Amino acid sequence: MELAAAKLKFIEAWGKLGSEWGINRTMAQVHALLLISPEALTTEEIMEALSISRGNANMTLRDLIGWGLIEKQHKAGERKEYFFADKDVWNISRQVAKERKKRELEPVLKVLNELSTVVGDEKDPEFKTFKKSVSDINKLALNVDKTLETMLKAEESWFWGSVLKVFK
Amino acid sequence: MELAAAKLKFIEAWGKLGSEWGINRTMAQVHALLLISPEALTTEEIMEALSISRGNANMTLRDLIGWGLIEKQHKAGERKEYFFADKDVWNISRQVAKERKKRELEPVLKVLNELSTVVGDEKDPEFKTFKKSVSDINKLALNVDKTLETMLKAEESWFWGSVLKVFK
DNA sequence: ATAAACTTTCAATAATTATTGAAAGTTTAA
DNA sequence: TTAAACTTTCAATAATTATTGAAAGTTTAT
Repeated sequence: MELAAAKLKFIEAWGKLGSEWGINRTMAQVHALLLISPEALTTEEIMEALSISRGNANMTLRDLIGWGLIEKQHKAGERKEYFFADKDVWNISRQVAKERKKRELEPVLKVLNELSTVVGDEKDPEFKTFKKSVSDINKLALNVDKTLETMLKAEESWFWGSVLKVFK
Repeated sequence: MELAAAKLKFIEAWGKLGSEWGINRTMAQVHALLLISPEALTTEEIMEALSISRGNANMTLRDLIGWGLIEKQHKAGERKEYFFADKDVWNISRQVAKERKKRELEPVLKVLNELSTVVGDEKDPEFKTFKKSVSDINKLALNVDKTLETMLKAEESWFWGSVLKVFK
C-alpha cells in the first residue's frame, strides 16, 4: 500500500472508531491527521487535508486542546498558529481516560450515590430489585473509578503486556 | 428520595451515559428499565413506561437481544412476549465487552494490520512518523484485545477489587 | 378457513448533531 | 493609526440519526 492511501485509510478508520465511541468524527480525524504528521500543521493545512471549513477546523482544534490531545505551537517570526499532537500512545490513553472519567464517570457516580438514598418497603420486590441493581452498578463504577485513578497516577507505562495479569 | 422518582432518575442517567458512549439513548433506557424490574415486561408496558412507540420498542428490544443483554420469556397460556434483563453486572460487562470487541475493535485491528504493510522511504519523516504511530496503536489495540479475550474467558468475576492490581 | 392477538417492517417525519461561511474580533508590524 | 494577517463566533443550513405509526405479516384458537 502507498503512503498516501494508507494515511487516508488511517484517518477514516480513526474517525469511524471515534464516532462509534461518542467522539465527533471530525475531531477524531483531525487527531489522526496530526498523529501521523511529523510536523505541526496550520489550520489552513488541516482544512485542506480534510476538506473541512475554517469554522469547523477552529472548533475541532479547540476541542482537541480541551481534551489535552494536541497543543498550539508558534514558529519564530510567524503569525500563524501550528498544531501538534502528542504521539505517545500511553499519554493519549491516560488523557482520554482522565477526561471521560471527569466528564462522564464522576457525574454518574454522583447520581448513583443519590439513588442509594432511596427509601421504601424492604419487602417490595420493586424496591429490592432497584436497590440491588443500583448498588451493584455503584460497586462496579467505584472500582472502575479507582482503577482509572491508579492508572492516571502511574507516571510511566507498565501497561504493555502487564494488563494481562488482571484476570490470571 | 421516593422509589418512583429514583427509577426515573436512574433511567435518565443510564440513557445519558449510553448516548455519551455511542449507544442509542432509548436502548440504554429500555435496558435500565428492565434492569430495575423484578418481573419480565411486555412491549406494551415498556412503551407505556418510557412513552415510546411500538416500532421503536420493537426495534430497541431486538437490538438489546442482539447485544445479549435481555431475553424473551413466554408465560404459559399467554401469547404475549415478555422481556427480561440479566441483572448480573459482571455478565453485562462481559457481554458489552464481547460485542464491542467484535463490532469495533476487530475491524480496527484488521485495518491496522493492512496499514502496517505500507511501503515507502525509510528516510522520509512522513513515512517514519506514520509507521511509528500505526505500530504503537497496533500494539495497544492488540493488548486491549488480548485483555478482553482473557476477561471473556473468565467464568466468574475476580473483578471486584482485583482490577486495582494492574498498575501496582 | 377466519379472525383475533400479537409482532415486524419501513417510508415518512422529527429530533439531534455537525458544518459552513461570512462577519466580527484580535494581534502585529510599519 | 491603520491595514494586513490571522482567529473566533454563531446563525443558518446540512447531514445524520432516531422515532413514529399504520400497514403488512405471523401465529394461534376455534
